[in-house]
Amino acid sequence: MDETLTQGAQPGPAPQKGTVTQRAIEQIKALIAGGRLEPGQRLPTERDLAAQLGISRSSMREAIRALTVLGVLEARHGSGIYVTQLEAGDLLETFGVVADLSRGPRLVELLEVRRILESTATALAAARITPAQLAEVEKHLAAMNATDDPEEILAHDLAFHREIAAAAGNDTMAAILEGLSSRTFRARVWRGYQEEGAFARTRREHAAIHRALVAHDPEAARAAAAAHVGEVEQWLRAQLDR
Amino acid sequence: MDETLTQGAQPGPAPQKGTVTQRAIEQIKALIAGGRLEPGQRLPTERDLAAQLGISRSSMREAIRALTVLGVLEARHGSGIYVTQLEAGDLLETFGVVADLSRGPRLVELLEVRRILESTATALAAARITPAQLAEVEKHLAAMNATDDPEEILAHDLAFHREIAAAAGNDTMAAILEGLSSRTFRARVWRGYQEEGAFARTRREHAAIHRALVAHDPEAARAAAAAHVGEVEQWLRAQLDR
DNA sequence: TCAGCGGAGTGGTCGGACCACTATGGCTCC
DNA sequence: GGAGCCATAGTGGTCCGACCACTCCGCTGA
Repeated sequence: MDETLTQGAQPGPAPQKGTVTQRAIEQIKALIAGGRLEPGQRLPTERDLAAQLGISRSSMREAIRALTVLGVLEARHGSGIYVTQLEAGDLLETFGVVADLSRGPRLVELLEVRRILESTATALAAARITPAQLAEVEKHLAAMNATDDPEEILAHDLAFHREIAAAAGNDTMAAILEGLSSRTFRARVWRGYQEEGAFARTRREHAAIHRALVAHDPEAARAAAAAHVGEVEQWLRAQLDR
Repeated sequence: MDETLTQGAQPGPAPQKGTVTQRAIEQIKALIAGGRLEPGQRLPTERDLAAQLGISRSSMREAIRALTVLGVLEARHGSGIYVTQLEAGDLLETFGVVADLSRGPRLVELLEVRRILESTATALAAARITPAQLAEVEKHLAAMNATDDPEEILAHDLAFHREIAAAAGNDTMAAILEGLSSRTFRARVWRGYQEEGAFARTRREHAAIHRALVAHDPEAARAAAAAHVGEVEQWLRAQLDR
């Protein structure tokens, strides 16, 4: 593997725009976008990459670390650096950070986005869900209703909606919803919401969503999901007004 | 500013989970999520932070760089490191990376997500848009129809939809749509689409969206926007089938 | 034949040095 | 006395070299 990834680049002085690390990030991204680096492929070593781009290993490591947290690259200790599969889950994992660091009015906005996507995903799921997928949904629905432990309820609640999103058949949408429902995000909002005795209402809403799925009724599913998220949204709005 | 941010942390041996850099990232994120670091606030120097967490400056720099590309921190050369305002635009800038690195079927999924959000945003805009905002939209619409330069058309096309998204009143949604419409993403898809003489159709669709905005008719706006994005979506689907 | 064991190669961490830039304060000059 | 310049301390940016921890693979010996 002597092939240099940067062959053909202008040999003149570097463009001098931004930091060298930022430049390295852009160059690696360009290599992937341009198809010279395929998903799953192994990159040259940090030392070689740094030499090829004419920067120090330290700067190259910062670039690699940045692309790692973005879900573009994956570093395996002792083995090498690899391009991820670039699937929705890999790249949208950082979406959870947004949810975790948002507060106040932005939480309402996030819930509004979730309401829109979740209702559509649930409608799609109603049309496409298979018996096996439906059984999985029902498993979490039953488990949710069989316990009083808030932690367990939250876990099955998450899984309930995750299965539905998966049944919608759009991995990208499912990955975004996963981020919008990240554990810490929901734990923060759910805690206060459920403390006000919303368990019964939540169960009713989940049951309504389930009925719509069984009936393969997209419009009913859309309405039920929108109402479900909307309830939390309105509660949070009221909290912020105080 | 002698106050240490890490006071109160367990003094025992480090948790030993993951790399030290990853740990540093989580700790800084926790400081922000916990409210000990406010938006806009300045952090201690890299050297001090590294000393407080007991790691080297190199590792701390990687952590800071990672949080910088995520839009959580901002480093100003010669001045210091600051927490961003943590607004939707800051945190969702990375969404463009997803769009730029996605190919094949995932592009269709992204367009589907955009169709859902864009149609809702346009509907909201129809209900809420102000005369001033409407004038801005019309400016880009006129500019788009007054030129034949594809680059200029694309720029005003982006601005057209950006203004509408802004008028919807949900910054988070607007930021996501901005990522889904990032310049390189649209340039890749638009190029082929417009080459097939879709200019006339695009103009008709934009006109329909504009009419709905003027009439403050959310449902018409939703339908027009969904059809607009849907056209591209269907074209891309057909391309992939070949 | 294969289990065990090395060594080479790789990412992970560290410490130090120096450069580039910013901000602050005092100083000069008007 | 005030405005503008400028030296300087402090900060992030970059580079280097060393060593550690881990993985992988080929060699060795039973």
